[in-house]
Amino acid sequence: MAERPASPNRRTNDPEGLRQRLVDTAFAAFTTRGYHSSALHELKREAGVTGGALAHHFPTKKALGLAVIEDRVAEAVESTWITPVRAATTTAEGIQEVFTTIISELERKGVVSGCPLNNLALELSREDEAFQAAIEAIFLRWRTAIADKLRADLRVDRACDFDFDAMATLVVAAYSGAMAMAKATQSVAPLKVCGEQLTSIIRNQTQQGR
Amino acid sequence: MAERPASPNRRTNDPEGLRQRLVDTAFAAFTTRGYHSSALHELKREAGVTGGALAHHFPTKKALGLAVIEDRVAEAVESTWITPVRAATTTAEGIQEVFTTIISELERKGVVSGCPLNNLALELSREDEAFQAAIEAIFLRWRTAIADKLRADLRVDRACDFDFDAMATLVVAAYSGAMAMAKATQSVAPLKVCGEQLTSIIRNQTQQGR
DNA sequence: CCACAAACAGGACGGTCGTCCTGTTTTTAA
DNA sequence: TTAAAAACAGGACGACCGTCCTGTTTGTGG
Repeated sequence: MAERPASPNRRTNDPEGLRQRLVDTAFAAFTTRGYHSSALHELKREAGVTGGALAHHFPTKKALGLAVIEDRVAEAVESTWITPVRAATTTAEGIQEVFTTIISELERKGVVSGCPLNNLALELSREDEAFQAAIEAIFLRWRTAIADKLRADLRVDRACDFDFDAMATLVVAAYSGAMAMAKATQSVAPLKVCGEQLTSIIRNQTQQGR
Repeated sequence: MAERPASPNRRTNDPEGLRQRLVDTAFAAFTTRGYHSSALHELKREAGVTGGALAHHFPTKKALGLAVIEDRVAEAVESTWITPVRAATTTAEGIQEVFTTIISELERKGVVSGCPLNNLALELSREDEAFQAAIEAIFLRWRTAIADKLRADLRVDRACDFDFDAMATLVVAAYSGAMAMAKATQSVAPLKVCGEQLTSIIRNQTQQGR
């Protein structure tokens, strides 16, 4: 007989859900504590996952990190930056909205952990080619989306000698750097300042082109 | 009677020199490979220092990291940014000069390791309060120096509503972010673009204030 | 010349981390 | 129904790393 050995703890295989839970936990840990400072045994505990399950889905830590970048970090940039900017009526308004949203979010949380993409870019891009390629692709999509929006702003009227790609690069750089300073000083002040400066500059230059 | 045991390797005590050699090696390692990715046994080998000597000068790795930040990183910001900007005739020219210097230096080396301050800021500022305080102080000096130079630019003529501190923050943020992108893409293009954009913006705005 | 502290040598020790291995359970395919 | 693969449990193993400890040598003040 041996009717289900006392049926102590029934197990339900849920490969997709477990994988998602793992990547979610790893994303939170990697973007706040950092990749190297996050031990796998901590992730296992936080996600409620055993070593066997982890090894089954991600044979190595690098595989988990790559999944975090390609699945979560890319999505984070998409939802917090690209989508709002595309939806805004003008680039300047979109950027302003992104900054205010992020700032209020940070003030609510009380701590500044930094930009997920930037954090992992500085820690991992020089460590492995796969990491670098994944991160570079996200930066490219980010810049391209802003440049396209800037182009759309002015094409309504006429063409001018405004350098869309250069301005998009400056926006991404200023945001990343401002977030880095915000993390270093644990204050949203750099973000507020840079957000206002950027929108003011874009408004000036697009006005000028009319 | 035991005349100097074969005098195999004469030892010369040089506390200051050994300390400098250690901090130099650690600075190079921490700013290129990262703090956590640099093992002490590697630093010992690279600096030609034994464990006892290391422990004597720096009882813990954190103490070594703090010395690197306070001694070398602060000096690097001073020599590559603050001094050239102060010496330039105008802020825009100073910034342009800093960017071109750094870009040609990177092209000569062939690899982009990132801004030392920014690298350590993102990795360590949230890990220890001493790290954060030291890094924050450097950021403050950096921003203040640029803001002072901007003030000096315009005080030659008359006062205006130009926000010096905000522009200085934007400059530091844009540079840090551009260097982060340069590191992620292993290309100096973001630095070139942001350098040109920044100087162009500053020239426009200071011209406007006249 | 002589104590005494500073400067350094060299290695041991405990803890941690990533990986892998063996076994068990669940699901799928035939 | 049954064989096989996928999904998971749980822990062992080896490597690595930061710290500390005991000894030896060099400099210094009296």
